[in-house]
Amino acid sequence: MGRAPCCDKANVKKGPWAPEEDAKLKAYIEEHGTGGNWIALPQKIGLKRCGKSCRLRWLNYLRPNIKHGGFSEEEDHIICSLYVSIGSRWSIIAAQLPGRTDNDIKNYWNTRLKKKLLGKHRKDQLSRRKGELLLRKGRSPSEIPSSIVVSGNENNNSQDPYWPELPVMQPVPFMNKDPCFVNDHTSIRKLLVKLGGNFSPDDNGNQSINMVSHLPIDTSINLQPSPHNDENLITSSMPVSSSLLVDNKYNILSTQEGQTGSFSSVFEEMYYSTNPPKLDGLEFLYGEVCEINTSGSSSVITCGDSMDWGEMSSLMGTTTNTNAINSSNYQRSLQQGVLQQDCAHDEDPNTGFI
DNA sequence: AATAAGCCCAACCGCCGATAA
DNA sequence: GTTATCGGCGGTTGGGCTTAT
Repeated sequence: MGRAPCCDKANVKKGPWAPEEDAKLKAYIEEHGTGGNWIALPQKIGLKRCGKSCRLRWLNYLRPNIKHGGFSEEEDHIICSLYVSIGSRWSIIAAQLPGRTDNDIKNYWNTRLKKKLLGKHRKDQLSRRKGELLLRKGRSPSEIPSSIVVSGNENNNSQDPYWPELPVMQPVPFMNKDPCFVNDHTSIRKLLVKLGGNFSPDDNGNQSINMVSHLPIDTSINLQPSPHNDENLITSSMPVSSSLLVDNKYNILSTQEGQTGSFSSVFEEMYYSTNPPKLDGLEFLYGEVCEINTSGSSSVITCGDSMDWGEMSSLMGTTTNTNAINSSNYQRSLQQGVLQQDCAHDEDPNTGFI
């Protein structure tokens, strides 16, 4: 049996909200709260709207202290950092940015941040590869146009001073098809080294990742497994108590002596030496197949399409793990950890909102 | 000035897990 | 144990706005 609709689709208004509708909804919620029932709310107010639509409108637009647009550099930084570590968990990311909604962040990422990084990356990468290939073809550096940047020693990346110490971060578990680092601790390590992390073997000889970031947020996440989910959670290789990658001791605005460069350049740079996860639209990170044909006096560079996640996974040797974590459950627990904490600190007991 | 193309973002859609009946 | 309902989430869409031609 299909799920019943939450409202009578024929009798609900869709599309942009009128100022009167906003006023009604806002006034009611501010006075009475949601009553814990979004579906019944529009009827109480006399709005011909779906309850879900009311909820969305309130959460994304009407509730107090919402910020729109004007993302700062540090917010960019936080978004990218979290995206790298947890993927498109917009609600979790939004929870770390007061006044921002998941929808806003999602839109910002999809329309601006991603393109910002993508555009710059493509330009630089093309130059970089062209220069490298010219060198491989036996050209001397002096023959290569100065506009072409040839990357330096990629191994010389042990500590990027822009990224200070990083919080204790447990290895991201294997997650089949999940846009996180998949069963590839080398990738994780490379990335986190780029980010300025360091590694130390634990008692079992496994490498744990000590990663302290400078995010100005408090997310000492306790990943205690839900009693409903623990059979699906990692029990052996994945300690359940962990902080994510953030620590409120560190302020994103703080810079250490000698730190240079913008975040975006660092963020980009870290991909050059990392086997990346699928980063929704950042497939370029997998690299492009470029070839230079030097026939006669002209050189032609052709670039193939980026690899997709499946291709990348196979190349990375990703295999099905019998102890595979149910990624959904793991991430949900992660999310719950964040939200529980947030709620404990900030939730309005009447509305349930921060 | 007119049109096309691209961008941005509010809102919708459908799925999922939790929970009440 | 099953089904219905709800809240919440991420992905997608469509229309208005801006920029380029």
